[in-house]
Amino acid sequence: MKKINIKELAKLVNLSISTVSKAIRDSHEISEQTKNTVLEAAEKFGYAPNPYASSLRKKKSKTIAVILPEVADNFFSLAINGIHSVAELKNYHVLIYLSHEKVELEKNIIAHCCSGRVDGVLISISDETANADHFHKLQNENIPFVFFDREFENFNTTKVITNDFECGYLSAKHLLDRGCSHPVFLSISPSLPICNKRAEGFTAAITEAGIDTGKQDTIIYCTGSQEEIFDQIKKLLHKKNHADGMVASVERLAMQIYMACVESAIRIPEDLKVIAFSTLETAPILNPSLTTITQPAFDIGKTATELLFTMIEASNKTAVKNATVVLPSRLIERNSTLRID
Amino acid sequence: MKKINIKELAKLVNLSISTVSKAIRDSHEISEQTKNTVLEAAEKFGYAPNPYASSLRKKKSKTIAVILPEVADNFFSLAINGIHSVAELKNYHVLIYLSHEKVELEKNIIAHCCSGRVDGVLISISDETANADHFHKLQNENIPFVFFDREFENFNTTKVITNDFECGYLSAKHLLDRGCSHPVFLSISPSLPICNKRAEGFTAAITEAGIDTGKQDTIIYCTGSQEEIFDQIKKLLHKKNHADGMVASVERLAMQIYMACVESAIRIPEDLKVIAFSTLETAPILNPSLTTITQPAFDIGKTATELLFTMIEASNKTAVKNATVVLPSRLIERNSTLRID
DNA sequence: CTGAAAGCGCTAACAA
DNA sequence: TTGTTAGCGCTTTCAG
Repeated sequence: MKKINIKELAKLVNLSISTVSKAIRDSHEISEQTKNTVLEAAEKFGYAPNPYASSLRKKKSKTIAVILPEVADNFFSLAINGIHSVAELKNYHVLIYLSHEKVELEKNIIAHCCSGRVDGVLISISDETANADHFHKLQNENIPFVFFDREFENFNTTKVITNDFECGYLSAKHLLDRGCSHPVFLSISPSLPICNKRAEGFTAAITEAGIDTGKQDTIIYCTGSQEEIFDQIKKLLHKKNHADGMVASVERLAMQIYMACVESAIRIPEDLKVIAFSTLETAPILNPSLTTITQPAFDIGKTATELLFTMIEASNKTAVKNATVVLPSRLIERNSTLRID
Repeated sequence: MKKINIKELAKLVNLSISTVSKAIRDSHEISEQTKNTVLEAAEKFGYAPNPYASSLRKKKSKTIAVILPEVADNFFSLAINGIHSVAELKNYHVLIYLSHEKVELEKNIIAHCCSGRVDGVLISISDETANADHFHKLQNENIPFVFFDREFENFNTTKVITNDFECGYLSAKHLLDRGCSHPVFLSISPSLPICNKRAEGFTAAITEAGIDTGKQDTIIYCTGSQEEIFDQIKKLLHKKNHADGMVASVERLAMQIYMACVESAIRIPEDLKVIAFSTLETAPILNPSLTTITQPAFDIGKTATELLFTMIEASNKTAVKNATVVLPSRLIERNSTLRID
């Protein structure tokens, strides 16, 4: 079946091109009867409007872009579901881009988004991202966008985040409360605002508890490949007087901590208590079950997309800008932070 | 910065539209000097070709579609990474669609793909998909597509799958070998070929071992929501003479089995041995660590995409069709199937 | 090496 | 209610 276009379909039903066009899009200008004729013929001959011709003409792509640092993290899988849940409702298409935590790629992707390919973009920034030039470009092109989860701080736009400082604070409090005297915070980047806020909250609680954060390293940066991180954590665990509590600022650190503990014969929670920022479904069935600070990943994706659409649909784009929505995470206590008396 | 088009750029550099067009695309017809002039001006004025105008003209979208049943399963996250790894190389864009395991949605999505929106599609079918009409439509439109992981059987096209029968066989053998006398296979759909092949392999091994598969249920279909599946498994475990070995045909069943065992105070591997088709990274740190049959998810995505591109790039699309690539999975033994003596 | 012009398939004024 | 027509922004013959 050869692809048929509107012109040919018009000829087949003996109507003008514009009548067919309107009929296809169920315009009120067209009589029910002609609509039926057209729709039937369309069905019969397998006609479907060419989306790109239509996009070109209408200057609307019915497509949004989602830029993610990675997709292995369970958080982003859940967020994608949230995003799709509203995109489907709006009959929008979703382009997924991966920055692989590299600014250069991120810039590249955003350049693509500036060319009119998409009506809006959802972005969670890479951990390298240190300046906002490319975000300004998006803004200049008047393309609506919203940060979700990982925002670029001090940038005036819509964002959907979680209560990171508070959760950082809570994580430290929780560890202290369960008997830790030397808790540390494992970050993945000194420039990633989301990690920094969590770290700041952590430090605040530690300081409040009278622990001298100057004397000992409390914020530790784990960078590189999974293997390098694994080695780094193992080294930490082999130090004399090593930490007795760890906060994993992102999911993948938690797994490395568990692995490193197995290999170093360190018992959780007896020798080390662990708490992780994570949406891992398997947290309850880990050995031991993992205490998590669980972000509302699906809802973050969903809310961000809803906001994006209000911006896309608004005649005055700036009117709805600069909303910051904070969806709270929950601390779910499990055995990895069990108090040992 | 207002969006500038090729016409305006041409005016700005005092060249014709066609010259600019060729310069932008680095045509050999254009002198180095003019190219520089044009490229500089493009950079300066922030010109980027409108992708949809270009698609319309060239009848190429530089976009592929990926249709997934869901994205929560870790397998598909990894596969997406594999897909992106080659799409990025080719400078292609990736549209992700979710069928949510519903044929109706799947058909809908494929209808979209037929309209010329994409140059090719990768698809892993929903567990409801029972006929191939919509795939024929794709074929008629001459849109290259390849099945990955979950194929539609007896459909003549390119597919990248894993050795499901063999692994099903292996899973049963392994359980029997570790001392199970009543192993069962948990499927999610009686119509999903991938599950059926695994189940067939399982049954083959069981029969071979002289266990009468007629007497007791060995293939059990778990359908519905996570909660419903959880309840169903719990019921299974409460039966008199319940199974002493379970194969989870997909990842999410494994989690429900673990949860159900916790709630029912059934010990793994003492009372029940568990093996799962899964790419779960946390398998080694579960309680107990989970024996898995691990699919090469990234490579399946990667290979499927590579094949798709050979089809897209081939002048004679049919020439490269009908390749079936089988990438083997590995059984990784862990404590959930530990032999108890 | 550069330019003029036709047209990809569709939508939206405007006319009838 | 239907039809005519002028583009959307780009690529690509074909002429110069």
